[in-house]
Amino acid sequence: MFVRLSRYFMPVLKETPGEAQVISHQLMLRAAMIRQTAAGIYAWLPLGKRVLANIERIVREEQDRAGAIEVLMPTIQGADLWRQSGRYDAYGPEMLRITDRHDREMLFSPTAEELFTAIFQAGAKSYRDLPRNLYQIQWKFRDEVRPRFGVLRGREFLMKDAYSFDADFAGARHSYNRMFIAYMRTFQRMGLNAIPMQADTGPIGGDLSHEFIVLAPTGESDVFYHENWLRPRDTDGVNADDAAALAGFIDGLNADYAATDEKRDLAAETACGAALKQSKGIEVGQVFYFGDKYTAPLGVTVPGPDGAPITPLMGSYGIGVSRLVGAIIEACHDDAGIVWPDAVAPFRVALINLRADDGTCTAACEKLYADFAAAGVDVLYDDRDERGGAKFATADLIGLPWQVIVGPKGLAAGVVELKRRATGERIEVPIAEVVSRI
RNA sequence: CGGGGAGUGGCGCAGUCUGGUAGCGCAUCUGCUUUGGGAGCAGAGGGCCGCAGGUUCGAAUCCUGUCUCCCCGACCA
Repeated sequence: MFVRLSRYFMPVLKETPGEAQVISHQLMLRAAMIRQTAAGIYAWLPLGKRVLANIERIVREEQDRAGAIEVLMPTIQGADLWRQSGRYDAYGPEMLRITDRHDREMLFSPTAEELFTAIFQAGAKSYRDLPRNLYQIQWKFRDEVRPRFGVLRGREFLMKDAYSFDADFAGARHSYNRMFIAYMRTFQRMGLNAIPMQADTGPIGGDLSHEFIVLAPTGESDVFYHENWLRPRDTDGVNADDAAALAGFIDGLNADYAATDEKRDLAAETACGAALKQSKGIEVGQVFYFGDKYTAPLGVTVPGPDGAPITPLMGSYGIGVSRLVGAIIEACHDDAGIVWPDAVAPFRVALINLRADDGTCTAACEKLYADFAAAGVDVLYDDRDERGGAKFATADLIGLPWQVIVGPKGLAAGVVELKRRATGERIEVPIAEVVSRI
């Protein structure tokens, strides 16, 4: 996408609003990514929307690659299904309940096990329809008592939720492992080192679960892990279709201790010795196995090969898509602003015209702008009539990976300046080479 | 939900104790000068002080109620 800042909608803030405490929240407000409309509820402005879309895209590609199938469920659901599973009462005031004009009880979905299970039941005719994994990327609502930290803990949030259905435990375990490796790849592509940790299963229930945790001082969870986790893991060579190989790989990963405080294992920590690390972390994903917790009460069965009914065994797999925006900023920023990883940046290049009133500068910028567009490089062209300092500050704040700086001094020598946001490194490059350098 | 804090131009704040008709910085608009890291000068616009009652000659300020937001804790993707 190619945008001129003078025609865009990007109301950045010079000062930090008092409502924001953590750095990602402050930067998202200042960089014009979001605006709060109520406690824990945010409007997404153009820049934030683009980052959200990039994260969504990566999540979707890795889900598809893992064999999951995308659907879209409604946000508003009837109460009946939730009564059958017993969760209508169990979920408590966190569930936002709504009554329609006919006094029917409705709710804004906080998660979707019931609906996915019911939809699967209606469509699955036999054991040949197993295994399947269905997912969606959809807004959820949980009426948190105390929303905080911006999108890290909002009430309305965008989540990828997947649900696997298998005929037996071995199959369910493989489905779980496929999501596990997909999550490793997903977070790596976003520039994050998310550590899978033994986790509590929480109100969803079940007996096998990992949380994927990004280390950050502002995280809400206390986490404990072997220092081996500090280096990223290579997942490229893993064949996710080979159940035994995949299980072996994941067992190898999990041989290094990592647990949230609810699941601490003091014996394992002692074994780590000096390699044991403790810090705070942000949960960006969680995978669960929970067997027939929903299929049994909802009466879901399919005929097996011998005609006898099989009750599918399920797992569910969440990724906090909107939370990831905040988590990435927590992990990727400096004093001047956000430092986007390439894969999620809202634009790849900030094209900075230092003298919008100078015909030579503007002509050179227009040429570069067109060249970037032709090359398919997302560029945000700062064509405003502002001084250089203001443009540099804005570009650093919004954190695009590259800045192309066009000024009269450089143009006189036939060069522009190329700055890498992450390192601050700046080099002079002949105008004709700029596009190919990026 | 327990405890604490705060609502005053778009943003950040002062004024509230000791009532007298609203101010500062930034931002915005106009003009001139400037132009490689958030420019300078001059001028201008913009606020029924969260809302509703009450006390008073007079309320941002005092009283009552109410809504909202933030922080700590408990709780959560």
